Amino acid sequence: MPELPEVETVRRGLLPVMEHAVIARADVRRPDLRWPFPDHMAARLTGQTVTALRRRSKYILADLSSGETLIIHLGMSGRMLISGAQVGGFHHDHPAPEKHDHVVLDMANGARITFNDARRFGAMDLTATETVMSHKLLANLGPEPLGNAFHEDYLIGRLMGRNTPIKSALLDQRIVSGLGNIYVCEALFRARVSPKRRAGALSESAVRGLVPVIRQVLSDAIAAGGSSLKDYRQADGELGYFQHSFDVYDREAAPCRNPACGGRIARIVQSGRSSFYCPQCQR
DNA sequence: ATGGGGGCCTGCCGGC
DNA sequence: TGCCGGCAGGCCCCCA
Repeated sequence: MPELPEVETVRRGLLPVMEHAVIARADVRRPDLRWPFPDHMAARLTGQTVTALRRRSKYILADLSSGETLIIHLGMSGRMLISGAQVGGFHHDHPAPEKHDHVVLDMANGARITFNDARRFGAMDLTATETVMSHKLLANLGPEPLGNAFHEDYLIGRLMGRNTPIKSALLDQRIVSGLGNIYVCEALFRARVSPKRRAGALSESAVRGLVPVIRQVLSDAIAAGGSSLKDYRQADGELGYFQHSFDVYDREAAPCRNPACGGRIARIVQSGRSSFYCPQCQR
């Protein structure tokens, strides 16, 4: 499910068919995802030019010529599919709508963008571009982990005095926005920090070590997504789902990838979520 | 303020 | 083959 790197990869995949393109027709096939769609969403999208396609945390933001921004969240199972565009030298026709195809955007350039979301934890809303960052869904997000505002002293300050496990703290989108369960597990493994450690009890140097590791984990995943993008688009037009290889995530009982270790990956549950880690390496 | 838990949905997988 | 419980990478909301 999409965390920051997957959302960024979806955004990059949408750019060639969506940015600076005109929405000729919007088909809203059900009244809601996680929440009701905004009033008259189809009409407010129809005829608009997408002037920019941005990302904030796990949200994709499509700025429209009307002065509104379409906020898109993929939730757990949201996917974007592109059809009907010149993709990788092949022309794809529009497939028949499938189950859970909830919103279909037909672009004037011939591309069709389909939002499919089985679990419907995703969301869409429309709001004024000028105040989009104050939108309820975006207002309380912490800094982008790949941006300048996320740095060692910032994280030290935010973790200070916190009794919650570091795993939970890094999942807290108000502290840093864009990480999900997978990349928190991966970052803690690379930093050799146990997910059970209390956030406020980490040494300053441990927190300092976390920052570049988080950046690297996300950068690596974005790079992997980018390299798989071309193949996926050629295959079936689906964006955002790639098989990354993880060091710890979903590797319970498998050998630790640290060659000097010899331990096995463990799974524990923290606030209802699985944490995967190496009890030997991560302290 | 902080930390923890419930709930939203559907699909899939493993066990019987 | 079918049924059932458990689980899933997110996030809001409520409670103590």
